Amino acid sequence: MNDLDATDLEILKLLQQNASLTNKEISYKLHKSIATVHERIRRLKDQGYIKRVVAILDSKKINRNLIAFSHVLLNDHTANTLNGFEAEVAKFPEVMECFQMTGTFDFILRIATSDMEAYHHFYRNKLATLPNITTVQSFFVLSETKSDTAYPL
Amino acid sequence: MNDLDATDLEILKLLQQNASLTNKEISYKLHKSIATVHERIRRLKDQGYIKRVVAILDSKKINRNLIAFSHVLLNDHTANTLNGFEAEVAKFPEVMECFQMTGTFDFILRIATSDMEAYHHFYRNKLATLPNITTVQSFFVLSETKSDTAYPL
DNA sequence: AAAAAATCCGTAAATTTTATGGTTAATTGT
DNA sequence: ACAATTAACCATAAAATTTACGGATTTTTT
Repeated sequence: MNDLDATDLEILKLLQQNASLTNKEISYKLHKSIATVHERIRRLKDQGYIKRVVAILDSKKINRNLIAFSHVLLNDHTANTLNGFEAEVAKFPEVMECFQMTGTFDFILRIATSDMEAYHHFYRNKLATLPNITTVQSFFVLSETKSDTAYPL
Repeated sequence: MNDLDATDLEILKLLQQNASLTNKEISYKLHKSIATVHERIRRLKDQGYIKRVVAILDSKKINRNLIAFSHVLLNDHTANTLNGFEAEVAKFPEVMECFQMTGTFDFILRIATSDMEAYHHFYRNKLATLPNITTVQSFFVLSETKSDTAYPL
């Protein structure tokens, strides 16, 4: 699992923060040649360390101001119920993330909508129509103190 | 706020999923010229719609297997206490996200560590040493059903 | 309807990515 | 210890992409 050396880790740290860096810029920071950096990054992608490269948007500028975390409890925990819920909820574009959890509820959803009205519509007309839901408890983001996609390395 | 036309939205949708697409590839999908696509993307970055471009890593491959969501309640809600907590918690690399929330607790943290032992160490030696914390309740991710950084557009 | 602004595109220059071959350093087997 | 093999690194050149520029077309404004 860990055949990453210090150079690989530095590259991953940099690309987690800014994947628009050129190989030239990285090579300068790491005191390696462009060719070496290029080969390292190719390997990190091939071996699956880098899953993908994405653009992160400003949620306020695109009018997705309301972020909710919802805790979902299901009626039962048969494979059918769990799989059915996961499959259906993943189809909703408002649901950015879905995690099955330990503890007193079953799933955490991260839901992005434009405002409370849109959230309400999503909740009543989409989420609450799914079968086997016992309760949904939602918490809303007031402000974003830290928002990082980078894992500590 | 919304001076985005259909072409801009299509570009943002594509780049949210895969920012490694070349202008050429995008121009083909959108039936526009390379120059047009390039100019659009430059504007979307300049105007702040695209905050940044990042590499998303495979958390399992880099041994950050344990993701926790922690609900934090503080002793009081004076500006000093809130600002102090936010400033300190943001310094921990284990804390990938921190949101101030509505409802019965104050903050949600997303915490990434290698395993339960590392989480425990973070909790006892870092998080719990911060002043003004009343309670921390943590929930752990069993499995990741959907994990998307893309906002619906 | 004319003027102004915005959108779009082709082309060329600058830069970056990618491929190649060879050198040096590290690892392995005996 | 030492030859053989492998891995890491790098310079260079070719291919591809990004970026800058000028002009044409369309849309909007007055």
